[in-house]
Amino acid sequence: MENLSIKPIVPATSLRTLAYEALKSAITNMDIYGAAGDVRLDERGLSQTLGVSRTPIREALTVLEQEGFVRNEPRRGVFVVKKTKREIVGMIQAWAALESMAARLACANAPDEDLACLRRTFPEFFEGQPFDHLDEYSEANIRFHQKIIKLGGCAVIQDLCGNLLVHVRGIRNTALRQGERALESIREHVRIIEALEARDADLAERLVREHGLGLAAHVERYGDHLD
Amino acid sequence: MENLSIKPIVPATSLRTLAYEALKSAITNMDIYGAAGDVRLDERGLSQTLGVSRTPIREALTVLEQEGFVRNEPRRGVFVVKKTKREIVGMIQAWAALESMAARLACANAPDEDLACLRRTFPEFFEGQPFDHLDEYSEANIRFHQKIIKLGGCAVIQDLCGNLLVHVRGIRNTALRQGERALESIREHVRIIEALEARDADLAERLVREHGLGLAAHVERYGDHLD
DNA sequence: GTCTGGCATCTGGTATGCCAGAAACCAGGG
DNA sequence: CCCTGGTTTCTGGCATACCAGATGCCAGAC
Repeated sequence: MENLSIKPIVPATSLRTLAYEALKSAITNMDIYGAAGDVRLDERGLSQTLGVSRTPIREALTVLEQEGFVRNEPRRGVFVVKKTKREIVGMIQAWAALESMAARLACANAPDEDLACLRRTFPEFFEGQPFDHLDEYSEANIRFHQKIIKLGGCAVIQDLCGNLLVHVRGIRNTALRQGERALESIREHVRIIEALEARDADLAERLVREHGLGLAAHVERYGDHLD
Repeated sequence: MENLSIKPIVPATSLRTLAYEALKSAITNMDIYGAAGDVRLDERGLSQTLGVSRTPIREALTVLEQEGFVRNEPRRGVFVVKKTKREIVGMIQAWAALESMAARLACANAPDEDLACLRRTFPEFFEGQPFDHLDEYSEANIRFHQKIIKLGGCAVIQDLCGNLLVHVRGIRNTALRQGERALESIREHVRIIEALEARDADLAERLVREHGLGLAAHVERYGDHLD
């Protein structure tokens, strides 16, 4: 009986979840700022396209509205939210706050081996010249920040940052391509890793915060295309 | 025509919103930890009690699930979430992160008059002996923190903290009643106000963070009744 | 040509019905 | 008495029908 290796069967993801994922990926992948007017999502149209009834669509849209991806005008329709520069900056600031706290908590609580493996996990940061494959680096960049947040060990912070990340992901990538930010960014990452390894909570927190706020300031200066 | 003073009419709050508010207040006001087993919310029962159909109830429950107040087990029912000590501590840590960032931003951006009015808005903090009316003080306490968050001027941080606050409100009140926390708390508030007035961003941030993390540590030590 | 008011139509909000999965219950065998 | 299998009942997931508000169009007045 023991070696039958029965695993719990999948609860067959609900249509609502499927609709949510489909819509979310559609929204995050589209170029919101390319379209001139507002982008409206038609419930009946979506229901027909996805082949399900309006009910799960509506529930998915409710969640997306909660998360700030769409806005619902009663009797008018639901529209994809175009985030303003100010909102993006605010998200990055909130993110900086949470990630710097995660860095502090990591210094206090993360096990030694987890801190030690940072350096091994991101060898790119110590090799210089990532410009030949900026896309890869951009991915490593995001993984790095998620790793720090995870090391903090606080599930609430991880959740909140997860939501913020989806909103800001695109921005972060484009910001990297402007000026010398990529090089600066890497240097800052290295210093953050060193601070974590030394378990210097104050320093790690400060570096992470300044790194995040630097991005916020950058968007504040050069992000006028968002409005 | 100009002096008719026509104001936009109210869009007659949707049933979904009404159901949401009813359920949320019911959940936050109930004593979750008194009940032994899980508390289940029956869709049909709620629908009959509130006098609306199941649809708005379901949509309200979806939002509440997003916000972490209820948990939905497919085909089983939706249950009121009992937060563990660990989760509460995590929320307070996240809150501390966000509020300390708000304090920093307030030092940088808030207008002088807003910072100056802090001292006037919370005279209780400068008078000592608030123990005769601990409930009032507890309210002032919460208003104080919300004020700081508002002074930060970051809408994202305000939103996130708003959600966290509802979850933690009860805890904060009971924590005040344990030991000498109220007196300490007031002293810390005064120092925070002074730092803000001096626009000392580093100090204000640190004080707010330590104030919040102090509460987290307190719950960590004495919050075993939550599990 | 422009403006206005009514009408056709579309869209989201709500109510309801049906179905499958889950729990509770019950009867029969050991 | 316990265990087991089936059956009943209940619950939530989904589909659909209907209603009211919003929009757009068009005819008629000027």
